[in-house]
Amino acid sequence: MGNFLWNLVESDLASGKHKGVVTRFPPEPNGYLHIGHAKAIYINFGIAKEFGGRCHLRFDDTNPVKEEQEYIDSIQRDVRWLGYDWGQHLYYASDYFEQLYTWAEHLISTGKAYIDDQSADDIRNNRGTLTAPGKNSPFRDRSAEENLDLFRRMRKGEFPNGTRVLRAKIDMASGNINLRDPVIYRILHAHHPRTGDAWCIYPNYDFAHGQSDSIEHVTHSLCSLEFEDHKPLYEWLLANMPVPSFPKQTEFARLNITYTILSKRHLTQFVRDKHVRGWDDPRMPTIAGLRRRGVPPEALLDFVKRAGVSRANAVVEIAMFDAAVREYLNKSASRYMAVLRPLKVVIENYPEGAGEELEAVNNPEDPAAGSRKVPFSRELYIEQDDFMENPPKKFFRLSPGMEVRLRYAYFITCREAVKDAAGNVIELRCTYDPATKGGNAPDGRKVKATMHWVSAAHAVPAEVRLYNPLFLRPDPGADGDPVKDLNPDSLEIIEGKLEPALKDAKVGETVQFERLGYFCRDTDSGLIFNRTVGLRDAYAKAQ
RNA sequence: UGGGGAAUCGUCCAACGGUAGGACAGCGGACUCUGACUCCGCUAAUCUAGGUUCGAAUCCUAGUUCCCCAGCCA
Repeated sequence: MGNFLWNLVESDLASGKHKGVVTRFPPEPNGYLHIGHAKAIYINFGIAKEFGGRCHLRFDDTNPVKEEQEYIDSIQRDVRWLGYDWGQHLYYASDYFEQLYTWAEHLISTGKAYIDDQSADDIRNNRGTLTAPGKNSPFRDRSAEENLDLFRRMRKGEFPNGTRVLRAKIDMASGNINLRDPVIYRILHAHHPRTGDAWCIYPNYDFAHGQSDSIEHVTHSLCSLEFEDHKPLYEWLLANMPVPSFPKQTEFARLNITYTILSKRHLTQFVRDKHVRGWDDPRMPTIAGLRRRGVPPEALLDFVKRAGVSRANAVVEIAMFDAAVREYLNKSASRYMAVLRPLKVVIENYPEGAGEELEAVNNPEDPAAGSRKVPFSRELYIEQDDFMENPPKKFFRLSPGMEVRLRYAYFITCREAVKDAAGNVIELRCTYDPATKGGNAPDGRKVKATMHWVSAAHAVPAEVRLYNPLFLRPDPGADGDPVKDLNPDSLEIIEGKLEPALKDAKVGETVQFERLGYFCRDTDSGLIFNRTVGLRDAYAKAQ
C-alpha cells in the first residue's frame, strides 16, 4: 500500500503482535462529515478491509451540549454511502458511561485522581504556561475518601455546572501540558441525545477515548496529529486502570485542500449564517454536499488515496480532486447534449416542419452503454460561446462562412448573423449539407470543430446550477475570518436547453453534458442539474 | 534547550545505506464526430552546513524553517 500506517499494521501482524486488526472511526456527532473525515474513514475501514480485520463505528458522544441525533443519522448515512459497513459494531462512548464512572472511582481510590473545587479560571491560571510549570491545586491532597464522597455527590447532581471537576493526579510541572493534572470529568446538567438525563457528569475526550478503544479491543487507534500530545495521557490512563486491553495510538496528518475549509466550526457557521443553502449544499466539502453535487463515492475515495497518508502537514491542490472525479466519471457517465447559453440557429435549407431522429452514442468509453435517438429539426440551439462574428485565428467553431459539424447530425455553414437593435447577435442563419448526415462527408472534407446542439422544438428547459469554488483564495482564512474570503459568485443559476432524453435522468445520476462537464440531477423537485465538475478545456486555458 | 512533531519536483506521495520514482499541475506533440478522453515526450526536488561510508534523501552532529499544545471541546 505504500504508506506508513498500512506498513505498521502489516508488520504488527507479521510479528505476531496482533492476531488480527481492529480499528475504529470515532466521529463526534456535532456536525456533518466532510472530505477530511473521508480520509479517516478510508484509513480505518480501509486497513480493516485490507488485513481482514474489522472497523467499528463509534460515536464519541461525551459532550451533550454539542451533539444531536441528526448528526448521528447523517454520519451513518455518509459512511455507508462511501461503501463501508461496520456490521454489528456500532458503538457509542455513552454506552460506556457506567464503566467509565467505575474506573474513575478506581482512580480516585488509588489516589490518582482528585476533586478540584477551583474555578475554571483558577485552574487555567494555575496550569502554568508553555514555558512555565503549573502550581498544584490546594485541593490536590484531599483524601481518597473525601474525593470519593464528592465524586458520588457530583454524580447525584448536588452541585451546579462548573463548581467542581475530577482531575487525574499526574504532574503539574510536566512539559506536556496534557499531563498537568488534566480534567477528566465535568459537571454538565445537560440532556444527552442517547442517555437523556441519566447523567449530569460527563467524561471528557481523554477519559473516554482510550478506554473505549480498550473495551472494544481496538488494536490500532489511528487519529490525527493534534492528538500526539495526548498520547502520554492516553497511555497513563490505560496503565492506571484495570482495562481489558492496550490499544496503541498512532497519528497521521489530516487532509487540507486548497480553496477549501475543513473545519467543523466554520462549516457549521456557513450553514448557520446561510452562506450556503445547508450542510448538503453542493459547494460544501461535506460528504453530503459532494454527493449532491454528483461526486461518486469511488472518486472521493480514490482522491483520498491519491492524496496519500503521511505525518507531514500538507495542502493538496483541489485540482487533484477534480482529476479523480473526472477520471471516474469519464468512464461511467452517459453523454448527453445540453446547451447552457442558447443561441438560435435556423437551417435555411432544411424543410420547415420536417424532422428526424439521429443516432447518438451514450458513452464512447463504454460500448455496452448503447445509443439513443436525438431529434433534429430546422431550428436549433447552439452554445453562444461557439459562435464569433470576428474569430481570432485559433477559433475553430462557427463564424460567418465557416463550416462545422453538429455532433451526430450534419455539417452546417453559417451564412448570416442576425442582430438586434443593440447589435447583439440573436440568431444565426445557416445551411446544411444533406450528404453529411450522421456527421461524415462522403467527399472526405473535414471540419475543425464538432459542436453540441439541441433541437429548439424538442428542447427541455432546465435549471442548471453552476458551482465555483466557495473561496476566492487557495488559503481561505489565512488572514483571519474565512467569511471574508467567500466567493460571491460561487453559485450561478441559469436556464439551459436539454435534449429530451435528459428529462428522464434519475435524481442523483451524474451524466456528461458533452463538451461542458459532468452534471447531476438535483434532489430538489423539478428538472434541476448541478455541475459536478467541468471538463478540461485546453482552448479556454489558452485564452 | 517548555513539550511534541514535520521538512523530497509547483502540489501530494514513494524510495527504509546502492540508478531519486509515481500522481496531479504545467509545457510540447500525436489522435479525435467532445478543443474531452487516450497516447507519446519534456520541464521539475532531497531545508542548510559539517561528518561517517566505496557509496547518504536515508546514519551522526550542529543549525534553519514550519506545524501542534496553555478547553470543565473533540
